[in-house]
This record gives sequence, C-alpha cells and structure tokens, in this order.
Amino acid sequence: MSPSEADSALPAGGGAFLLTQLGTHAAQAFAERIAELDLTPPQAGLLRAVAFGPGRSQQALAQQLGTAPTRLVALVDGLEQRGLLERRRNPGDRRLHAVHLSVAGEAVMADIGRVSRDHNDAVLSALDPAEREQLRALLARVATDRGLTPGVHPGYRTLSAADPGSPSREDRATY
Amino acid sequence: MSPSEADSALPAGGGAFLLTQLGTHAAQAFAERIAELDLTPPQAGLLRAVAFGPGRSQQALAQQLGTAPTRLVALVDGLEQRGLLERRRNPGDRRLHAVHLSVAGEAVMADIGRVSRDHNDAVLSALDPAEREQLRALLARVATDRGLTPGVHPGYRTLSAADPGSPSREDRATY
DNA sequence: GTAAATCGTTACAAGTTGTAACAGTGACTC
DNA sequence: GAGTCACTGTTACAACTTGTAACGATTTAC
Repeated sequence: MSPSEADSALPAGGGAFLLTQLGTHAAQAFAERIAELDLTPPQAGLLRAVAFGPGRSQQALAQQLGTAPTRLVALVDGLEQRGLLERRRNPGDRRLHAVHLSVAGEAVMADIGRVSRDHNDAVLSALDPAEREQLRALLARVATDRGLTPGVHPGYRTLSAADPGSPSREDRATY
Repeated sequence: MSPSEADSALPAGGGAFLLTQLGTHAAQAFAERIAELDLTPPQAGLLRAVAFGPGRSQQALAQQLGTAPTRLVALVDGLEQRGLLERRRNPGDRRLHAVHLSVAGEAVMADIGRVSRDHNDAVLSALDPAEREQLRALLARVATDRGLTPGVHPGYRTLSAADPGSPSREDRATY
C-alpha cells in the first residue's frame, strides 16, 4: 500500500485500473438509479441518442451506438409499446422508420437528466466543484485522445477474444 | 458542445458519464491486451488475488471478489489445468483447498504486470506524468469515498433490476 | 421492366451467468 | 464415543442475453 509500490510495481494501482474499477462502479450505480424510472441503461442510451438526433433511421442509430441493428428492433419495440418512442414512415423512402420521441418520451428525458445529475453528484461527492471540473477536463482529454464518441458508451460493441485452443467457458466478461 | 451546456444541462457531459465511458473503454482495451497471454480479465483478476494473498480458500476468494463460489470452480479449473494455479489440501482442515501460484503462475504474473504497465501508458498517453498522478490521486479519493476494494473490480457482482411487469428481454446490460 | 441493393424484421443458435441440490469433512453436544 | 449440524467444494440445471443467418418490403440502377 506504500506510494512507491502503487506507482511503480503494482498493476492494480495505476490510473487505468482505477478507471475501469470506477467506471464499472459508476455504471452499476447509474443502472440502479434509472431502474426507478423502469428503464435500463441501454434504453436510456437509445432515448438520449434519439433526443440528440430525432428522425434518424434505425440503421443510423445502430451504427452510431456501435451495435447490431437486430438489437435495436427489440429495444425500440419496448419503448414504443410504452409510448416513449414513435416509428414514423418516411414518405420519401418508405423502407426506413424515422424514430422520434413522443411527448411522454420528452418528459422521461427530463427525468433522465435529473437522475443523471443526482447520480453525478453522488459519485463525485468526495470532490469539491473545482476538483470535479479538474477531473472532468482530464477525462475529456483522455476520451478525445482515445477516439471515443461523445455521449455514447462503448459497451454496445462485443469484444472479440477468440483464440483457438482456449477453453469453452470463462472466455469473456466485463470484469 | 459549449462548456455551459456540458456543465449544467447535458447528462452525458458530466464526470460520472465520462467515468463509465472511459472505464468501459479501458476494460475492453485491457481485455485485448491480456488476450495475447491467452488470458481473460476474470482469470487475471483471480491470479492477482491469489498472488496478493496466497493459500486462501476458494470461498474466501469468492467473498473478496464478490462473486458466487460456483464461478470460481471453473475459473480455478482452467488455470490449474494450464499449470498456473495449484490446489493444495490443507492438513489442518481437509475441507478447503488452499489456492497457490505455481512457478509458471508467478512468471505469468510478471507478464501481467508488464502488460498492465503498457496498457496504462497507452490509455493515459494524452497526459504527462504530472497530470497522470493528478488524475490518479483524484480517482483514488473517489474510489475510497465510494467504498471500493483496492485491486478488485466490481464487475463480478450482478446488478439486480428486477421489476414486476417489465418485459422479458432488454432487461439488463453493461451499457 | 427487370435485377441488384437496402431497411427492418423474425427465427435460430451459442455462450455466459445465477440458483439449487449433492458428497466430503469438521465441530459441537449429549 | 456416537449423532447432529455447519461448512467447503462440486455438479447439474435453468434462464437470460447477445450474435448470425435467412426472409418480405421497398427503392435504385440498367
């Protein structure tokens, strides 16, 4: 636990490890928060993507989120049945479904924003406002450097770690 | 994209969101790195836990990692067949299996440390050493405040988001 | 006007994870 | 000293989520 160990030798003491540890923790805490709105994190992410760019096709949304179009079908289905999303036929090209937010969907988006702010305050409660801004600036620089799309989680994509000869179980996980 | 928006309104611009975004990204990058050693992140986590406290029982390891003892069985099985871990019968209490690292396991631990250092440098390449230490200190304070166990990922535990009446699919994900 | 391409949908299959029940061993009590 | 209860590790089972492939509907190109 000495600082010299944490800096030089220990693999679990580096900033990258802390990043994954805290990131997973923050994701779990956020999932519990929005569960109060009867929403899951993927649903919230889709709502946010639609709110950011309304009227897009499902394939465009899938490409931005980095997931397969198949997943979007069930996702949009659930939110449409709850009256939060609408599939509108595009008169110009009747193949694609323009996805829009309903009035109820916009209200839920406001709720999501409120929950996100509470979540943000809870996670960063150990830091004062100046330190929070300091952390945010550092993280934003790292995110830009790594080529991350603003506002989109990389959790939609699957990691490919297939090696021949590896055992069938215990292959891949979020860790 | 203006700073005022990111600070006050946008739910995706806060530090907590950046934390989950970067945490997932770092976890994926680490998974790709250790795949070169034919290891998965859970396997690396178990090896690290055993190296940190050798000779513990599987239940003790499961409790520390926050996972079910069932998962540890297959995990230890795979690493034992590869000659990295050893199950030794404790003469004092023949019920429990004392889990130790083999010589090959210690060598792999050295490889993991090397890979982790490279991974750490790659993820934080946008920051100079002083900024990395600054970020590390801020993250460490948040992690302590949130009660996270040093060196252990919270990804082993399952999130419970069960609500009656919710659809069977699209329930829960890492996001 | 016919053929190729695109979008959304559905059905199928694979993999991973959690829950519950089962032998072996030790501790405690009478 | 025998019996009962508690604990460790293991195995088998079931549920869930995710990715791949094939199928109508519609548009564009030749």
